[in-house]
Amino acid sequence: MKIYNTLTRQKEEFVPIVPDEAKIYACGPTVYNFIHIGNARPICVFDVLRRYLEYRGMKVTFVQNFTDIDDKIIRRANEENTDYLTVSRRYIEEYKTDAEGLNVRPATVHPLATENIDEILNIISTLVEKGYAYPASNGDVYFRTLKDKGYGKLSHQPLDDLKSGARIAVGELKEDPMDFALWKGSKPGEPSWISPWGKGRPGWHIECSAMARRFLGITIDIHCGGQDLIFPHHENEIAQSECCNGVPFAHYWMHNGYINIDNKKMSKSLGNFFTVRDVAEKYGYEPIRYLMVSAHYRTPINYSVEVIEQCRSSLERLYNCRDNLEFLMQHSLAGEKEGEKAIRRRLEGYQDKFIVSMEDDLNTADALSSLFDLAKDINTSLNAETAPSKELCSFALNLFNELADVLGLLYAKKQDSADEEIERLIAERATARKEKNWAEADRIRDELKARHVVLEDTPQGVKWKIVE
RNA sequence: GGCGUCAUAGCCAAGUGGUAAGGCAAGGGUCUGCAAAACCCUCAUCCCCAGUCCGAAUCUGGGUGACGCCUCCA
Repeated sequence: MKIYNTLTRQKEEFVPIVPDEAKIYACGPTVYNFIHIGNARPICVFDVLRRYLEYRGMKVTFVQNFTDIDDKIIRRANEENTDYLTVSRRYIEEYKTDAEGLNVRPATVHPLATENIDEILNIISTLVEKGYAYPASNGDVYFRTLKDKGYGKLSHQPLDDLKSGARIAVGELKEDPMDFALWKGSKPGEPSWISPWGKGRPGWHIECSAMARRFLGITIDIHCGGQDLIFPHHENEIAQSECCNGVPFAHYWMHNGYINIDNKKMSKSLGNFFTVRDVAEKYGYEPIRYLMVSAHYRTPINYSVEVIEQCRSSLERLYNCRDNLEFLMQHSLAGEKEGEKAIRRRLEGYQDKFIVSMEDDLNTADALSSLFDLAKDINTSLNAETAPSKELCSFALNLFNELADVLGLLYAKKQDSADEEIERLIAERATARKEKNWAEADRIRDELKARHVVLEDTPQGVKWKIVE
């Protein structure tokens, strides 16, 4: 598989450290609020990465942290007159609700910054010993950026330009403006932990270095996150980890593009963001997931109501295909027929094409088109007229589900049975139809529709489904 | 200022040298008692200009426009 590596700015063949195993670290959310749809993108996209690698037979260890101590969490807690723990634990739960709604599988490990203070302190200590970090008199410990010769290699920024943007904030005691905090000395009223440099709390960047090392080792295969994390967060992670461990931190760096609103970056500071929860309540979760895989992960996506509605309509086509196929299979006969082998081979061709797309830096948009091509072929060659065997139906259904599952789509629970009232109405309508009492039949159909039950008359009988 | 991204039909979106995938929407048709679903048909020459090439949406140069990072942010 080829992966675009931010480090080298080109697509590279993915070669894992251990054959058939992938160690992946993804920067998770800071849990001080509901996640917005911008947050949903890396979550969905890198879930697809994981699913695809596993689909190809790799053993994937996927670590995604929760930043559960940070300025914004503390501020939020103060606003609500509560503590950071209450805030962070609440939004971790809300995150899980949204992640499940988006069909994102839980990571192998979801470590918390506050539960890895020891590892954080270990790394800081090593950095101080090696001269890459220094404690200041205010209790802060800073990373000595100028000592790291590789600094800037991920963001590809000339050091001089980084310097010009760097600032020393009020209260900081840095040797150089580019230095950044590994440890923040305790301030009154803030949560703190004991360290060799006095009470304090970890800086933002160090936690990822610590959790990556603890759960994945000193060198990992893939590190991923949003493009806006390239600098300073990921640049700083590299500096910390590599200066501490003396080996490359991550072989591949993957960064997803933004979700824009009206062609503007959606951000907390601009306040133009939609939470996943808000969108899901109106349109459901799955159109959001569809939106994320409908474009290549590195291109920007412009969110709008029109687009999310289109996503929903597109999903309907896929669901219809599967529903029709399942219905057909229930009414099919066992015994593979002449010529069905050729159909199998043709259907497998879509799978091949799907894989080729995914191999090319996770081209989900192109892969998705193969799924639609497969749907079209199934609709055309497996239907009431062609009366395929149960075996062929089953084969096609499995293939279809398999590919959809790599993208994490088509996960809505199916309504398995209608209640008695609905069954009765359907039977009554059948009688009316037999008597050619169309007015009555249509009346019942309308009544059911009002109850969100949509009927289809097929050669094998009445098919129904529940709609929103 | 430094670094970088993008510009393909009404909308979304693939395609990185060989003559424009896929989806949504729209129009016409088949099927249906009528529907629904499905199927068939119709629907772009790829922001502009110049260049390289037998051949360019794809490469080069120059424009125009939109956006991002350099500061908390997926």
